[in-house]
Amino acid sequence: MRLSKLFTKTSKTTPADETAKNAQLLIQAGFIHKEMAGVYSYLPLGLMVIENIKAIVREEMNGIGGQELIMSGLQPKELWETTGRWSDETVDVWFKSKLKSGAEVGFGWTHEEPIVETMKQYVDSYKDLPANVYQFQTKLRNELRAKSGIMRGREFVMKDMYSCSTDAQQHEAFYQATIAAYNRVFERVGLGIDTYVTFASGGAFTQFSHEFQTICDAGEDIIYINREKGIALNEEVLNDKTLADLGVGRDELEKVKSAEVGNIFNFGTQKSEQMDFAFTNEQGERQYVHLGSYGIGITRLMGVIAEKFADDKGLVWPESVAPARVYIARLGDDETVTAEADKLYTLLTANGVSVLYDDREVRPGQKFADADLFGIPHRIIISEKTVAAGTFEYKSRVSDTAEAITLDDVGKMLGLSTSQLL
RNA sequence: CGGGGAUUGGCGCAGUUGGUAGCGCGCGCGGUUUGGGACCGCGAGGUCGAAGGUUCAAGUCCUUUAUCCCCGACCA
Repeated sequence: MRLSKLFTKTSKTTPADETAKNAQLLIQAGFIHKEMAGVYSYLPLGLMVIENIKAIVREEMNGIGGQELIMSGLQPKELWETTGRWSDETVDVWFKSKLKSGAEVGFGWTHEEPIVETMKQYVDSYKDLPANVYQFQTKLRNELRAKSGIMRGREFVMKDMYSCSTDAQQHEAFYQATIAAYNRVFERVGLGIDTYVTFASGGAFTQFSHEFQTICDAGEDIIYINREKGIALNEEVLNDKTLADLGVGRDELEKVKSAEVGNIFNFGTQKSEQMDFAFTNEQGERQYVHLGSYGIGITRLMGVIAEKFADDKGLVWPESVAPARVYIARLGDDETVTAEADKLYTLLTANGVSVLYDDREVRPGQKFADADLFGIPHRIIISEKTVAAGTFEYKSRVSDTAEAITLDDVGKMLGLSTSQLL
């Protein structure tokens, strides 16, 4: 993308009505736009990050047999009454409205009931199971208080997956596969080392549920971790019995602030029974489906990544989710320089490398400052000096020093073959 | 929902004891510049979140209200 064509602009100042680092930087860099408290729009650069995260999650979900769909945003009242969750006393985050006819509808804050209703129509036999579906959906929750920028909003993008299994064993296999897939997701977005599968209270069916917690000062959770053993537990299950079960002593645990980036649980057959979601087994008997629910907060994940890696100059994106892998800045408007910069931009783009090309008629200092603020991993400068030397000037976002490199070096760095550079 | 703070051009801010608004950035035009957010000149842009009140006079005082931020509570 050519920056001269991008409608968003960066700002020299951070917005006064945000204190969360993620929101300050994302707004300053033009990645997001605040509509109201807890509600943000995603502008081109921000959307690219979202889409990159989604692509990784999608790959991993497909890899364990997830099938993607998109559920509706509007949900009928009657559906939620079958499980007793329409009431505002039971669920206090509902946004509700009415159709012209007077029928009441809710805006989806989760899709558990609707997905069961949908799956009921297609699952009749044990031969139809397991069936695992997921979606990327904007959830609407009327939170009493939004906070922490995009980390806790009233409107946010979530990947939610639901598993339908014949029995506890089939369910458990998928549950474990999901834990592994989630670990790969967090590894790939750069948070692997600081993200822990965390034991949390499990409800009626299992001793524990599992949260995926990323160590983050801006998070709103407190967890207890043991880095060596890779064990983490939520405050709510921190008791002698749990500690004994997990084989870890209380004095071996470190208390840290964290952000919940994922959460998975086992519903057993409770919801299936409430909603009469059943199949016929091999013996011709009717049985209730075992359900599981698995979420990853996509926009929260983006916020956590922004928070964790940012430095005093701005955002710092891991290459896997950055809006572009390479930032090319041309200095000055010399014809040869422009031609060389255009050439590199075209070459990289043609080979599938995402590039933010700063072809604006602004001074060098502004280009450097914006490159840092945007947080693009690789910065390549093309100027009269570099053209004369037949090299490019390269600097990593996380490095303080620049170096002269050749086109071959650029190719190697980006994983391009020699033939691709011709 | 309880407590605290805030609201003044697009953004960030200043406005002393009430006397009818100012700075920086940004923006437009002209010129000089061009390797870490350049400089000079000219110019456009607000009636001070909203409503009501006190006063000869309100951005400054009073009341109500809306919105935003923070702490807490809440978060299947």
